[in-house]
Amino acid sequence: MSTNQTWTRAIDVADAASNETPVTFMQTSVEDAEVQAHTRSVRVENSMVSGWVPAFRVFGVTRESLSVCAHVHGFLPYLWCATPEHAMLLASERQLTQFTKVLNSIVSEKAEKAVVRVESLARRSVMHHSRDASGVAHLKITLQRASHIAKCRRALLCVENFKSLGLTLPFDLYEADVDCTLRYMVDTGTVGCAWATAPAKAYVLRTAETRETRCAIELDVDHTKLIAHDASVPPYDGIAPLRVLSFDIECCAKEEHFPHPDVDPVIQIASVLAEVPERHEMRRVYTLGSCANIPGATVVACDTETALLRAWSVDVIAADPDMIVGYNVQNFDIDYLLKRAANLRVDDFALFGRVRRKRVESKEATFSSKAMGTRKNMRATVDGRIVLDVMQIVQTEHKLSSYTLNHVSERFLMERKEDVHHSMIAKLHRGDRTTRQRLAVYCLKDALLPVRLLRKLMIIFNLTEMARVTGVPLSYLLHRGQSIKVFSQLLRRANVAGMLLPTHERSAEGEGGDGGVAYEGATVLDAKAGFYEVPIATLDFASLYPSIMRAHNLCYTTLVPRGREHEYAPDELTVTPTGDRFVRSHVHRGLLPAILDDLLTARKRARALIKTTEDPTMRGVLEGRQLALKLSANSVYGFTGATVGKLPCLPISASTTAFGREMIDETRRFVLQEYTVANGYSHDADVVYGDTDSVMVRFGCADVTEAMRLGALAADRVTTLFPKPVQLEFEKVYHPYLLMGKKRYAGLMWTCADRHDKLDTKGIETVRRDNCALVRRTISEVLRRVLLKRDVQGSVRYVQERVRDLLAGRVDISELVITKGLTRDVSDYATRSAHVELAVKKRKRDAATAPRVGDRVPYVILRGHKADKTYELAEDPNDLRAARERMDTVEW
DNA sequence: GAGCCGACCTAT
DNA sequence: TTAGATAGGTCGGCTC
Repeated sequence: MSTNQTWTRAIDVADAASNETPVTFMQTSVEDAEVQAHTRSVRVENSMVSGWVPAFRVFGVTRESLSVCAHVHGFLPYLWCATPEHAMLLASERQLTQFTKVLNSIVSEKAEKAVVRVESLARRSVMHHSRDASGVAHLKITLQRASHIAKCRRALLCVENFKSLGLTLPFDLYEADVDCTLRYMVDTGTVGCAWATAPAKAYVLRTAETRETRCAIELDVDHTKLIAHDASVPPYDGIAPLRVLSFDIECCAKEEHFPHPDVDPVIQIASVLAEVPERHEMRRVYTLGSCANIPGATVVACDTETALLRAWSVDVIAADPDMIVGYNVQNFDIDYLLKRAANLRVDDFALFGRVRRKRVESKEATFSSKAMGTRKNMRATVDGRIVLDVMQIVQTEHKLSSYTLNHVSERFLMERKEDVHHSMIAKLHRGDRTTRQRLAVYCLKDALLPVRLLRKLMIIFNLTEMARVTGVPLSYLLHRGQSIKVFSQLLRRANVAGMLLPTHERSAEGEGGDGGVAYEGATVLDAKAGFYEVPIATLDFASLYPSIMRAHNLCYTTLVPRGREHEYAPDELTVTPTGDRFVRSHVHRGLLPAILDDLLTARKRARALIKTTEDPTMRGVLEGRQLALKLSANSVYGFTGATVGKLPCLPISASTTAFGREMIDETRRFVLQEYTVANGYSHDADVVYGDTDSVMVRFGCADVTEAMRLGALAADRVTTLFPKPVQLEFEKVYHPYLLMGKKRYAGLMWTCADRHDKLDTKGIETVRRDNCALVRRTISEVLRRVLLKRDVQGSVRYVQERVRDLLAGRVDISELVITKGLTRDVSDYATRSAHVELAVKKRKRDAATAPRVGDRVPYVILRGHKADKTYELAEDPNDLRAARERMDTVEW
């Protein structure tokens, strides 16, 4: 049904000259910007002196796949503050005016008037329970520009500034750390990737003379007029037809060197223009020098590199993609093209964004979190288009031992790249039109694979639904962490209820500084290690932490500060195992439990809907949604425990884990006490292991069916011991079960008694990325022989054989490659280790190809002398050729 | 060689 | 300016 099966995107709009019809589009990005004001169309509050006004550019796509840019006007940034002394401050209008004047003088520069207004409004903080639901006076300070927020924030924190008003205590700040884009979205009730409508007559279309972007439809609209649609129900729960341009470049480097943009030319670029969710694709390849035809692709042969770069850029503009994708495009391709174009003075090259006069830029950005480690990346800003690097998505979503396109394609698509070795590129380029064709086919394949991955991994559905569920713009999902998503949901919920989020001031030397443990986590039951030949039933609490928070109403808004408990009757409070107190639901239902209720009921609804949905696109959307809902629910607990986050609240997180510890203990106790010979069962049950939310029970019976029956009954009985919505579920049986120790086991998994599902392995070498393939495969085969074939002797023989192979040099190098993550800058390591030493060596050889922070470093250990340290013997298997004979086959 | 600790990665 | 949590196994380097 696509209307755009041509390379050039449609820009002709029937009603282009008027605003008689509403414009409805799915928003893909929201950017704060300065736009040219057209006084006839825009009512600008406190109208600025110049013709440029702050606004939001909302980019999107219509159902007909037309691109849209809405310049949304009139929304002003703000923050809140309050002070213990504010009663005095607010006593009179006069004092408020004076306060405004003082603040303005600090925040404003030159002739501008930064503080637009200060209002005193009744609000309450989300922190701690309060009987007074209506709140007390807080000051809402509205500012002219987003850049004023930080200045204003600093000004308010300095008491000196307000001495003349008689103030002696600093202000408490609220929502001073909310990004202006998120602020706009929250206040206008719009979520990421939502549909929006500019109603007829409520907007002004830009004309050829006033256009700032290359979108098919460009309009100005006031923020109060643009309608935000609910993305969770029809007809605005679908996905617009997006244009995705995937590309890959080839460079011609001096032999055996990594290409450098100062000297090495770009010789080919391949573009694949795909329509998503449709399956239609168009292919173009740009070559330096002639190139033989390629079936199914358009070949654009260029005489010079300048012409090549220009042709590609012009075609991107014509295609007008909503997304630019590729594999490692952020760190390599885009940056390389920009540098190359700058060196060659192809001035118009960088103008392939949607905003006409703005150039595409690439800057370094670092991201670090405990979960992901540190990562340094280049990041390109292409105004109005989303840059989506499939490599980065795969890195955050999947734990793999290698993230090369080859490896990832094989893993997910069962498809390999066209194999052209690096050293061949220059030769093929310098050959003739046929060899260049061979190279072009290779290049095209590398542009096509990211599109295939995008589809296979349902990346667009998943991102779209995550943006909708959590309310953040799509770009946040690509460049920011987990906590912004919870923060967005909390902010929305709080504001609707007339509550404010305190701005968390992080202390310079905070408690629990990095590395330290701030609070106690889950219980891991001692493992009764052994090989179990009778079925082991696994009972799991469903969504344990979300359930606990809902069951006990744990929230910022329900927490009773120490010393204030006497204000409550005993039946109004829950005292948690950590001694913290929270009011019960009947006093006030917390925001976090309410968010969790909604997420989990919405997930049930989405899952039910999948079953009745035929349309594959809508199924994809729903799958993405149920996944987003589940992930969101699970990250709420982590948000409250994130001591370096936006709003940590350890009483909540510590109470949650403490309840969890009690529950796993109580479950264990119940099973041991109830399932006994004395109570009429055939055996005394035993709990052989358990971790956080699960217990592994040996009921003693030899039969899988019987273990399942007992497991299901036991789960139901245990469930009755706990408040709703806590639920213990019987999930599976392991038979047989090999328990090595805590967090290390393997077993044949049965979810129905007819046949086993699979061999499930946890924590053992086979599932760890820091072992070489030989170790993983050998142990994997041992587990298969022991658990599946029940052949212990055979597995011993197998291991002996593999050892003999190794000693005899019959094991391929590829099986001996170890990979480890480079988790920090090489200078920050306290001890020496193989992968770090190798990273240092490689940097000395060629900085461009050396591993960077966040990369995985593959290495093998070479044969050495007794005195050699192992870590000094690491070598990159790719650099090995000459050193192959020296490899120490024993060292693995 | 014992024992401690840093580093990595995984379980939940 | 930015960052979900803690528990815990294994390995190798380092110190004595």
